[in-house]
Amino acid sequence: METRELRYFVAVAEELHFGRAAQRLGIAQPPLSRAIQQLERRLGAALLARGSRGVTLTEAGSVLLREGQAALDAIDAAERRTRRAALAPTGRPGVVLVTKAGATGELLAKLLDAYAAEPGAVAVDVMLCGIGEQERLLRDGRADVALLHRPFDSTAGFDTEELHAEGQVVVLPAGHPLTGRAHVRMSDVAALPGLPMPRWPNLDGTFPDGAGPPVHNHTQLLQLIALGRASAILPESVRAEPRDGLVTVPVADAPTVTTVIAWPPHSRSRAVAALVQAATRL
Amino acid sequence: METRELRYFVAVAEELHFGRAAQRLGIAQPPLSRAIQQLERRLGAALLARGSRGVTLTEAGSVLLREGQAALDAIDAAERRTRRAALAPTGRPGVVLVTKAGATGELLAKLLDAYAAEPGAVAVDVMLCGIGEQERLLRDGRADVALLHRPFDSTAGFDTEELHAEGQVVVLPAGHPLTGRAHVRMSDVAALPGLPMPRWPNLDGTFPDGAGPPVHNHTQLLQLIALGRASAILPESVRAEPRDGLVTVPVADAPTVTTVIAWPPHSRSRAVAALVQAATRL
DNA sequence: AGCGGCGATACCTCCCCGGTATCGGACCAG
DNA sequence: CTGGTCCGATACCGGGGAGGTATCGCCGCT
Repeated sequence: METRELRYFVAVAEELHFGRAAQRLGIAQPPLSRAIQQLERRLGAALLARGSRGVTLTEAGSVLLREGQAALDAIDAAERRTRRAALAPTGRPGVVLVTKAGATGELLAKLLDAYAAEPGAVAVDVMLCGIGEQERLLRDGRADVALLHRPFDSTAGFDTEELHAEGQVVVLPAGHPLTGRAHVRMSDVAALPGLPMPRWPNLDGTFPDGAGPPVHNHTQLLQLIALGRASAILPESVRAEPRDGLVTVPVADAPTVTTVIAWPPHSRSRAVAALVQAATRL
Repeated sequence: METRELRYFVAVAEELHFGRAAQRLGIAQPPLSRAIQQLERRLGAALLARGSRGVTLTEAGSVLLREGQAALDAIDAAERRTRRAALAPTGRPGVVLVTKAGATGELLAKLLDAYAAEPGAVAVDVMLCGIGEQERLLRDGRADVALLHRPFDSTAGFDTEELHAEGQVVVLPAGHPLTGRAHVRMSDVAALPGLPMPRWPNLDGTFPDGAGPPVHNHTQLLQLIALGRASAILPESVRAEPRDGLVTVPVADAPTVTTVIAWPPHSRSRAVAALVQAATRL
């Protein structure tokens, strides 16, 4: 199976429409139709059911969509990492580390310092990205190693090492009645009147339904809370950056947030290994 | 990057010889040389250093070899799993479960029974394979789920669920001086005079250096021990099949062997999920 | 110098990929 | 029922690229 065929199939399977898929791929529709037919013939499997009401996936088609996306990510990763390895002038390519913007400030700084102090350390590019993007970046080779936060991020398919565990706190506007309590429970803060939990965007940029205000990043969120328009449950490390107008109260029974360092399991990069080792020694 | 180019490169990188690689690929040497050059041009990276003393990998080449092998496995997996999904007459494809021959008899039987009793259970093909092959079968799609034994098998890159933990015993010929001891330590059995540990074949069929007799499977090993030619440290479940001429003694400080069920992290197969659930309920 | 091993180059052929034009069936409006 | 529209399939053509054979160029060895 050729990469080209796989890309074509995935495009059609995602669009469920030959014309739009062809447009997205930058080719005409007839060669796309032919390529898919040929793929189906070679696999001996019907992948798409062409009905009068458009195209649907068969059982085999769903399997190929899922597995094919993973395979295409692996190929992209191979290409990207090779390119990066090649353009390193020293012969020792740098490492791309990705983490959520604003989430891991202090830990990240300590990690970078500790690693930089090691003999043979190479350049570390730090990439900050939105929520849920890290896994994709690690999978398709745009990053080599990531700081993830369980249970929010899925670590499926990566090797990981735990770095730090912390409880969660509820962040409230100053003066809220719950202020001053030593701790609260999830049930106390699940639905505070007038202070809904914010909604974060999905990966495709849309927002889930709900009452809370849509937010894109930490700063927006904290500002909304200070204005008395929202509340949020966040890892207790938010206390490291105190802010006027905000109060935090520990939530006793909120799930523990674990910061882990994650990397692709087949990675044999010396730099990634050294970075992980430095991280575990923190 | 096309699958064909990647396969060509991996062949050359493994053989470190254009002529042999071409032979293995079933093509002539010149088109292979050209394909590799073209790949290097497109990636903008020197992958191979052509010296007068043959071919060696550059830094970028090693990266592409490793990442490329993973990507090719992912593509093979996509193809195999799609084929299997298609040829299922019911529209509900069967599952291929792989485990080491002879290692997990009773647990496997219970698992298959428990799963078969569930509503909506599909056919489970059981594949038995040699040591260390399971990971590859799971990775390239010839199997969908595996029973692995930590710490012998690596579970890197798979989702896992622990099923069973057990200690290890040393297996000795009947009448050996250590027989009758309630337990022994690793240092007691590390090098028993006249009873060397056996050597298992590597993945390529060669044997590591050492004193012990080469063995290919459990039966051979137990027979050699009964003959007084070897000893071995094995999970305590070997006691489930008692055998004349053999005695087992627990090894107090041997690493615990954990049986886990493992599957590819992106699997969304209902059947695999149900199988895992049945396994955790055992 | 001669030879052998090995990768690169030159040149040819044919297949396959992509393009345009067109067809054929399903659904819809009237 | 008929014309129109939407959409995937088919027909046909041209060019690029994949693979083959023959040969070269370089290096190391005897």
